[in-house]
Amino acid sequence: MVAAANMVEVAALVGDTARATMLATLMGGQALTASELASRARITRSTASGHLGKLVGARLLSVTQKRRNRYYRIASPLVARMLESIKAVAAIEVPQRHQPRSIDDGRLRFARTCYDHLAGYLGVAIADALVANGYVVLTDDGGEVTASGMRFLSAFGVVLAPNSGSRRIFCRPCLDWSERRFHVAGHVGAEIHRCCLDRGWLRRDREGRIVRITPAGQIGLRKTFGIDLGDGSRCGANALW
Amino acid sequence: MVAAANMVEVAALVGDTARATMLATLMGGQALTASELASRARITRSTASGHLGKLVGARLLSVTQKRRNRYYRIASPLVARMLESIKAVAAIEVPQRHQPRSIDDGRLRFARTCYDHLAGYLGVAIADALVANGYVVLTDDGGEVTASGMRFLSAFGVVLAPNSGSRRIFCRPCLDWSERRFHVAGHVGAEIHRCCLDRGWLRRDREGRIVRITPAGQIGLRKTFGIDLGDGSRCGANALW
DNA sequence: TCAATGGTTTGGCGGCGGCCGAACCATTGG
DNA sequence: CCAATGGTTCGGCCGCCGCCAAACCATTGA
Repeated sequence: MVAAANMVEVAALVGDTARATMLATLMGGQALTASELASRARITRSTASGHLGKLVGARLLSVTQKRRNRYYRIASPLVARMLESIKAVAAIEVPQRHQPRSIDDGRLRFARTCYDHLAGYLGVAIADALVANGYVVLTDDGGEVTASGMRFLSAFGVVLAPNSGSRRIFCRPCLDWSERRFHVAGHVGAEIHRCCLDRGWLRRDREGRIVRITPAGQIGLRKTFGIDLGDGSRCGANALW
Repeated sequence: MVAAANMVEVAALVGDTARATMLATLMGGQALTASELASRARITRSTASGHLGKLVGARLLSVTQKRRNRYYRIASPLVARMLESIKAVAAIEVPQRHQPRSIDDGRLRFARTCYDHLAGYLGVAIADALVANGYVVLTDDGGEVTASGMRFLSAFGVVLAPNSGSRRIFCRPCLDWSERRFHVAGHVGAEIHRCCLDRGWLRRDREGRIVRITPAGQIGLRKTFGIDLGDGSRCGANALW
């Protein structure tokens, strides 16, 4: 009762299967309706309504009404980062233990969105390529874009430092729960994701976090980053499940 | 059931008042015995034992036996960062709502440890000073030590880049829950904390996260960082509670 | 105006899990 | 050897909270 006050509330909110499923789904970055979230969590709409009410009340989610529907989304990057970090811890805990591994799980491990940036095998591959070429430097505690990285990213279409002119740091490592290695988050991560979508390299699955790579994307990713995704043997996540 | 698996477990573990209190206490960075943690959480030893067993089982805590006692500590920096991020989210949620504000709460807001670095009014003040002097740059997504910052920190006694030679990024912003602004975490944050202790500028309260500033610290902090803590009016946190 | 759809509220059921006390085990010190 | 201390295990109690169905409200479209 001394220091931890409402921190308990927040964690307890996430510590329920139905609510966590909704939150994880919304980590795709898009807004979904209450009914959609209910079906994802496999609960009735009434139950979902209660959960969503709590999540909004605690400011973990925000709502926008549009015509008949209420669209829920992650309330802020801060919440997204909290969920990332919980997931990162959860992925260590007891390596082997009833891994579900559905069909979607394989796709999820291969390429997904993580709120506003790319994750999974693809996300890590891009990060690796950027590091290997000396465009960015990543460690446990932070990330940095090098001078040559600035040129490279600008050429790619990334809009650098949109808000504050002098601040040059916007590249953050994010521990990928499926690959157990870093991918690029922060402003740079979000921009790379955006550029890939703009170029038609990636396409989102209808709802959820899964991302598909288009034929143009196969070529573009190889030419730009030197990532060869066509070869199934290289992407263990895809081949295994 | 699709994406969120054991993430639920981890969050649920934190989402209990007794366990969260223990975790928050251990965020002081030191190891404590089961009995000590039980009394902090105001529960019996038997209850605490059950909780601690779960936390260790989930790898949130680790134990070391020393003579008669079992010492528990936060298992990894990853766990510490998770707790930080949960706390950061919790501090936003519903600004006004039964704030406890005990006597200790005031000291906690003034100066405390956050796993391995300094937080509270003091932590933010140090971060502000470093930024104002152009020694470090902090944004939402990352931090960087400038060239002049390297010289300054080295002179102060900070050991830079202890492990990997070429990696230069080890400075991370951490959102202070009490001040709602950034303080310095990561390797640099931990080193600054260490140096302050080594110089006798700070002294820890017996157990818990509270840090006291010694007379030498008052002087040193003013001379080195230009932080004037003697003036009560400047440190709202201290004066108020 | 009426039917259909999206969402919330209410009431009641059921189970998980936290809590304690008491007994038990292990280590230490006399 | 025994007493004291730190910690765990066990059994039982209690309450919180998640779940659903059904009723209700609101918006939209015909």
